[in-house]
Amino acid sequence: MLSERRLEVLRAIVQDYVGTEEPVGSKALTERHDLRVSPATVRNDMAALEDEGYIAQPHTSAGRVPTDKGYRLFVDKLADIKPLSSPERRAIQSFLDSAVDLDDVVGRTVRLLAQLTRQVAVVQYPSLSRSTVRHVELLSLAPARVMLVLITDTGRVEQRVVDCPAPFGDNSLADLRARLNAKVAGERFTEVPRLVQDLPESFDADDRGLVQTVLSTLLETLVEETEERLMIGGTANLTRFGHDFPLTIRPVLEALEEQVVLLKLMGEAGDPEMTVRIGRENAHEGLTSTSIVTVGYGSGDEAVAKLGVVGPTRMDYPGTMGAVRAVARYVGQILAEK
Amino acid sequence: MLSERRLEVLRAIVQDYVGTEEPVGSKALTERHDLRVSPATVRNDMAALEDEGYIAQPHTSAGRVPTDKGYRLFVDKLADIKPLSSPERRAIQSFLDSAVDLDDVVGRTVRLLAQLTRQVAVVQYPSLSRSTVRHVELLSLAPARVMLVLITDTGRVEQRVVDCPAPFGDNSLADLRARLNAKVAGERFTEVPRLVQDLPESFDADDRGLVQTVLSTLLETLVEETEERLMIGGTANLTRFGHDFPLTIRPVLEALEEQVVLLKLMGEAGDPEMTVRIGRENAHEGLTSTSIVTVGYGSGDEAVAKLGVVGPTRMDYPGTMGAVRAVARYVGQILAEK
DNA sequence: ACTGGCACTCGTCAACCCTGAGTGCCAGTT
DNA sequence: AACTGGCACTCAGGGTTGACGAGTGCCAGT
Repeated sequence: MLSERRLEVLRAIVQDYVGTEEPVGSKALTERHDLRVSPATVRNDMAALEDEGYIAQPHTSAGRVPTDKGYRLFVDKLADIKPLSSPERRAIQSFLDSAVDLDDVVGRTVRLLAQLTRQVAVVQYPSLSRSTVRHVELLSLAPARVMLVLITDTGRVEQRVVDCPAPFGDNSLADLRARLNAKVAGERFTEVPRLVQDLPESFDADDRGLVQTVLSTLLETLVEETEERLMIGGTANLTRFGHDFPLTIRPVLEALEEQVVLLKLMGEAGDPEMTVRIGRENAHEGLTSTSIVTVGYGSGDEAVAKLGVVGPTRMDYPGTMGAVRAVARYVGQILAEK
Repeated sequence: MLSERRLEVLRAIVQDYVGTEEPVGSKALTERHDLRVSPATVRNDMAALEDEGYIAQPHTSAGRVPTDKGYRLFVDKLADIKPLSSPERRAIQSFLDSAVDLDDVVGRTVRLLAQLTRQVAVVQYPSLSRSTVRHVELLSLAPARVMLVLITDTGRVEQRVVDCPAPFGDNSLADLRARLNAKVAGERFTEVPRLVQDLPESFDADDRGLVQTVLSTLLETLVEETEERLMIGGTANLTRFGHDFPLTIRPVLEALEEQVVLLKLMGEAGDPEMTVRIGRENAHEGLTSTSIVTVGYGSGDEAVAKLGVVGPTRMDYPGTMGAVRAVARYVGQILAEK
């Protein structure tokens, strides 16, 4: 087990390295932190920390740099989440308050997060998988053409054009609309297939075609929309990554464009409270030198989606975590109000 | 006026420089192109081209590099748009054909363009300013709450929640919906304000509040939606920009996130056919070393929006222009089918 | 258990030189 | 008049060298 002081040394190394971006040596450490021991002692501690795999030397005769394992320990045991200052909190609130619709909320959130953390921000659209149907609208566009509009309780709207096998009357459509809504309004997505199962049978044979087609499109839409989308911002902050970046930045940009990858990573982050994935903990090629901080957010008590930031493993974890948590809370509030 | 051969020399310089990314000298030119004159002659021509401002030397004793003015001449007079190969065309078509909705079309287009040109692709969502209202739907969410859904002929759907000053009956709402649609369905956005002007007067005093609120929200939505959105992809290609890029890439990423800027630039490109803006012709700080190729696309004959790519001034203009034009055509087709 | 001292390792930086590509100019040729 | 070959000159880039200094591990001493 590591002694109290060695942990202190590790914390100091992480803090210094995050600040300066340069390997930190024993002498500099004792000067900048009140460790009450000499550089030589620190060197011994560092050797021990290196043996345990918490820090490493880029090359002989250079200072030490934290490893993924070192950051992990730092995040788990040594760091406190740093709350935002109250001016910052006020700014967040007023910025988010002036959003007009869901897209705007997400857009503002992403910009806000990017600005606060000076990193790449990722915000998942409120998930539909746990959400409920507010209303299904059917509009007749042409004799055999219907537009299906699905409205969810999170304020999202999706539409599909449905081509029917045969023309239908306006009455049939109104009838279907009424009965369909009676069944599914207020219900969860996952319940819908079961609820509409026997709906076709209750219609005249003439209208079965219409009903079938509309229903299958509805179910399709529900499935598709359960695959969430996300919004990304602050990619310009990638340029602060390091000096070597041609090689670093490219795979990250690629990974960010592969929304599937990001969604998977965000989905994997189990804990709805707050998760930090460091370096190689991210099971993706291009992101092995980045850390991802995510947290769930939701309109009520229940988390409906996640948001977070992607940055270099060498990031200010306490500050980033504080910003992410604060933003998630305010977004939750905003969504609950709408 | 420049002689025929000097233009030929300029063309050769542009082609070589685009290929090698290195300043091109007189000797290399005569070796790689069939100019039928000696390097010394080419040197004289180069000196003349330099005097006219078409090429420049990065430093003494280096080869020549085209200037913005040089590229301009190249694009205007010396280059032909290079058509895509037919396998490429087939690939485009089949990739776009499998899109399910408008978002998907735009998303696929952006990925396609980025891949074809190996540059950053920008696609503007079909503009609403020239489009027409297909249908306005009003849904009662709560006694004094309405959801307004606007559906356009380009397949786009926008919604707003409207809080009314007083509760209203379902009949009033249905009545409003019917009368509103009778007025505006099929009409252009720009016509709507005029058309609904006298609508409130034709309602009972009880319902005026409802009507007023709904109408003002509708008009607001129309205005907001006329400000178009866009989608960006292929930012990872920025890393192929040059060797010096920390400084080059950052402002470009920033500019790309400022959608307002991009929309303005795309809007300025007057010619709906195809426009190329080279280097400093782009009136924006961060984009002075990029060129932007845009073209309008539309579902019918009429251009509804633009798409294009952003790349280094040193880009393969004929190829890029070919790809942009081809993609625009196919997207137009797809949109017309829907 | 900590500290001071010492020898050793390397990466960084600046100075330096050399090479080769490219130029401009000029006199000679067609 | 237009082109060419030759020549002297310039200069960026790459490789080498050597001093410097930050950092290390080890060990004997407190």
